[in-house]
Amino acid sequence: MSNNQFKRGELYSFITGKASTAIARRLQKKFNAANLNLTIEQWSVLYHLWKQDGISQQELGNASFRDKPSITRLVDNLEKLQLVKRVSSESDRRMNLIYLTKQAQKLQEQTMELANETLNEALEGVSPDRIDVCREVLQIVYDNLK
Amino acid sequence: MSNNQFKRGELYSFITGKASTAIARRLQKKFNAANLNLTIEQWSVLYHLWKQDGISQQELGNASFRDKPSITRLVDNLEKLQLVKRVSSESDRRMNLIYLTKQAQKLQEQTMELANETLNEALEGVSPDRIDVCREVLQIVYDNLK
DNA sequence: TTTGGATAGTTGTATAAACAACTATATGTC
DNA sequence: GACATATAGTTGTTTATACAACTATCCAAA
Repeated sequence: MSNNQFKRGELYSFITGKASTAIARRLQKKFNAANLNLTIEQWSVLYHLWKQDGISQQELGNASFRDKPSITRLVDNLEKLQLVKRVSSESDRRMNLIYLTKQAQKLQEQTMELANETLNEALEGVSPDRIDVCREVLQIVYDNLK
Repeated sequence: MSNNQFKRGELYSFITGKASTAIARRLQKKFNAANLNLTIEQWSVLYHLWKQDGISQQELGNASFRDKPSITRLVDNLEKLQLVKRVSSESDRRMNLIYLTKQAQKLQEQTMELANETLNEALEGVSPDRIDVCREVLQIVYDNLK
């Protein structure tokens, strides 16, 4: 593949992730407007816990593509907000299992609705098959680099 | 557009920008391996100055999709690294015009090469027409939300 | 059973982004 | 010219990420 394949503007957009940044900002604004007092990063941790509650910080890090210190601090802040609880694992005392509080369980429906709303706004005017191509390309990019 | 259009995994990937994050991390590692002592964010500012030198912080912010405080601090750090210089505009004393140093001019070729290399690795196995579709979709997303 | 390596998590430090509040300068209107 | 308003940039605070160094626990091999 030749280096001449990319024009400058494309290169910059790909690397800085203009589109995904714009999506995240729009969703954050919706959270703020709804007085949710929740960052997108915190939401992305809850997102994985909604799929599977009581997983370790390590597993949360793998799922959300973050290193251990990032998870430590995100869980710190989520605990302060009383959205999760650290529970030391009985089978392996090195591990903390992270559990959602009732308050966090209540957030799922509302925030997922806002996330879907944001994606609908983002992808307005794009045909489903073009969305599919884009999604597949981004998945390949991720697989190529991880 | 229905809310059922997005399965959960897709939704999360779109919003968190897994692919562009992976690209940025890979490029950062290349910078580190080359002992460049430069962050991707700093590079993205230089990127715009290589296109047009001597623009204001405000213009840099518009170009790189950042707010004024972010640019203030990025320019602070780039000045410390002796890669740019703030020059107060004579026609409007509110403005700082940002100029590349000779040292920063020298970085252009090497870093753009590494950026192209990164994109080639990222997009390996993706046909040019699928890359085009993806790029167009991301542009539409950005335009829809900005 | 001891020891050495692997794994889970925390802490320190630097860089960066978002938001609000602030200073300084410019500009248009009376 | 004086004043209101807009614009350019800075500073403070909180949250998040990257990387290195650290502690605690587990486990396997001698």
